[in-house]
Amino acid sequence: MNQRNDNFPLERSQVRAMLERFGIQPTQQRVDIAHLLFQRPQHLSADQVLAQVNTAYRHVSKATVYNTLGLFVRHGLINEVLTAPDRTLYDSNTSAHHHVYNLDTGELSDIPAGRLAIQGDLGLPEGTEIEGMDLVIRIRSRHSQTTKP
Amino acid sequence: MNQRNDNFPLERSQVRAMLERFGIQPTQQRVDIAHLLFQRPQHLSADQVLAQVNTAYRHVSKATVYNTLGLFVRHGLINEVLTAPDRTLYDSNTSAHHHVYNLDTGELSDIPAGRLAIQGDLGLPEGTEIEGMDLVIRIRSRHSQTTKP
DNA sequence: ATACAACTTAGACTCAGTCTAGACCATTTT
DNA sequence: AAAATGGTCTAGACTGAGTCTAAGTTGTAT
Repeated sequence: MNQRNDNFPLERSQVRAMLERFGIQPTQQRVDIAHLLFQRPQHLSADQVLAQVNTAYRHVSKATVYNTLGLFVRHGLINEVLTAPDRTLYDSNTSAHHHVYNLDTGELSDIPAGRLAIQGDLGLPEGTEIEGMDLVIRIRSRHSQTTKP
Repeated sequence: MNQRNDNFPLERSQVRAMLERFGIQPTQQRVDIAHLLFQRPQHLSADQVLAQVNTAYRHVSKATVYNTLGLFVRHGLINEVLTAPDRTLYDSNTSAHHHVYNLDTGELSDIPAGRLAIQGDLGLPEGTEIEGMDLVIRIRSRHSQTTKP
């Protein structure tokens, strides 16, 4: 795994360097989006990225936001977290970690990988390799029950 | 956790009993859908359930399929597995297990929970409880690289 | 029987995400 | 300098999984 980032927030020059280190051409729009993402470790939806980048930076189209987020994910710059159907989040936390998703509030928080140990034999098929390993723990406030009492 | 099922395939009478055990009114359509799901441990999309139930049983509407699958999930009868955005699968395997998702083929396979050990302190917020814990390992065939070589 | 609640349905609707065709921009070639 | 090249960006049309609505049906209790 390529080295990513461990000091938030990142300045534009650092963002540009990081993109280049990952083999991504640092265009205006890509730097804007990455600069937004790496202000702090955070989880944002594509929609939120679109809205925030268009508030704080120059206008970027919807297509570019989706393309750029997909590009960052494929190059390993950020992670895609699937919490619920139609709630894909993009995670700028670059350290190994897992997730806790609160079904009631929609809030997603992190668990450092060091706090959990996953051990065992995966027995992966021949000729395949691990691309990612996502542990999402779904929690719910005790009083709000959807199942019968 | 309520007891579910451990002998596939289930007959209609057993399906009906199971629904009642979970506090779900066993209507015609719900029994049809559950009977389809519990033929064997399998992963099906809502679309596949809709198509298969309408082939092998009497016609059921799209809305009912979605409503029923959601109902089964909320009552803990089946599990929802999020593999990729727009690829939500419903899993009739009722034993504790994890998943391996092949990004190239779209195939989803199981890992018995016994093969992996997850240990550690979750440090959950006060007043919350675990609803589910989903570990999805995403794999990819070694030759097909999406990132730059 | 009548009433009431729960369930189902067809079809309209929503909205996250994709696609397209053209515009833009930087670099190289002539 | 002009033209060609290749990668990127954009507006807006489009797709399709999933939801909603309003009306009809079924089951159950009184």
